[in-house]
Amino acid sequence: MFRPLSADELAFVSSFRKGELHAERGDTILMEGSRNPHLYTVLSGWAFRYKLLPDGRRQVVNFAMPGDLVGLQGTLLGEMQHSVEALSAMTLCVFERQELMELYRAHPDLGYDVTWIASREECILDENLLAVGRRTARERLAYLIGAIAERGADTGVFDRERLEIPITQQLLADALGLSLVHTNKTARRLAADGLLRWSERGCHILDLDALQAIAKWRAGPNTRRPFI
Amino acid sequence: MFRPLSADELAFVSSFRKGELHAERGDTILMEGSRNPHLYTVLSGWAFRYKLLPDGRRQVVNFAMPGDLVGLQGTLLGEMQHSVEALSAMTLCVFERQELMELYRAHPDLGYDVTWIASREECILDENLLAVGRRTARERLAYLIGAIAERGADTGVFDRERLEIPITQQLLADALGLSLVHTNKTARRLAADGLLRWSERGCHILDLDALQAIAKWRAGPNTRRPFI
DNA sequence: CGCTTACTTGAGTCTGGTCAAACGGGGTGG
DNA sequence: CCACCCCGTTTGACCAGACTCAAGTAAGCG
Repeated sequence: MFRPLSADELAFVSSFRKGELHAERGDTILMEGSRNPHLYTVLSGWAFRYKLLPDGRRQVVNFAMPGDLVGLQGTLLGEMQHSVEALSAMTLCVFERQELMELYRAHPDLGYDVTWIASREECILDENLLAVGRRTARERLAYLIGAIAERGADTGVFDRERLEIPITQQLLADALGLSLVHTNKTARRLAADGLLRWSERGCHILDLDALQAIAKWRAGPNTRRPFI
Repeated sequence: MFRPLSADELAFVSSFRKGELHAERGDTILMEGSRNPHLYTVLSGWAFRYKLLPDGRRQVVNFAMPGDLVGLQGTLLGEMQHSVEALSAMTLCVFERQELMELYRAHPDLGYDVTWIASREECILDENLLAVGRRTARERLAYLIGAIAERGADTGVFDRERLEIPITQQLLADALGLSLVHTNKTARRLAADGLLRWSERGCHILDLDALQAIAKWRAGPNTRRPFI
């Protein structure tokens, strides 16, 4: 699914990487307001990106899965404008901020790929904004669960055959701009309709197509994507 | 305010550009689902980016002002996932899609700048998502008007001394995930509090600081930005 | 002068929020 | 081994912010 790298590119990326970071569920990888000198690529596991209001209201802005870059904004714009927290055990590939420019110079194609990844993130954010701004609670939940499942299955975080998503309802609520209570009631209703089930480990999807139909959302074409 | 280009870069960008596009208020510059072979930089005027649900619900996702790229997603991902419409008379600089890769190869620094711009857009989207998901109607309106004013003043679209923003309440509503009626009532209340005034041409800001305080939002540091 | 576009306002409704309490499983320390 | 606690889920009652419907105003324009 990922674009294959040339030997040359591979060698450069290898020299570029500064090590691996392992994180556990709940670990904060990046903190809003900090100036972390690193940039990461997710290798395995997943995380969520969020912002806080001074009084504690939280908005989950997106999720990060294998192939996604974490901390690019901080690298380019200075200070982090959001935080990132692991949702599972995960491994990340660590790069140095300063060397990003080096990558652009040495391998323009890889630079292009970085932009590609940023652009895709932007596209997902647009979609999230549409959901939070204009969909009903039921549609939102169907959308988010459907979209997470799709991305997770593509990147190998979840098993496509047996879609089980370990996530709390609080997190779904914060990603959808809903209250926990209302999220629960809505989720319960989707379960009653036979579209999903809640187990101890999270949400088990029974009918992905029906969810996406409710959300009026289709996954984009699954084109080959770059990986750095 | 923009990063100065070297003579070399300037020459390349000049050869890269394919002409200028002039648009009038209301013109559609890009259409969701289309495959436009062009990429644009806004030179003057402003526009908005939006997405539609099949039943017509509309979400304005962001605004585009001088220095912003329009159509980058389409260039990298294929088909446009959103539409763009002019909010004023505007001029755009036209580039060919295919040549973007050429730019990366010939001038890595400019490639880096493209990523920088995409990253900033992402940052604004995060902020919008936070607003739509977690702020009250009053906070949202204060945020959006404050943020538009800030960006508009920075890029010379509006006069910083006499902040007058020609925008309809319907558009504000669609950007904030609110109904037109509720937006109007909220706007009216802000006006009653002496923070702004509605004239025939749009919204006239009287107290930008107070608006930003209500929104619990501060404009980021106004760093030098790239321009392509 | 009629048409259109945008803004206003009021009345009534409803989706989704808040508050409060209880449940259930897993871990842990006595 | 059990009591307790913590975390996440669940439910009910009540409230309110925001939506819909409807109608009216005001300005700009052909």
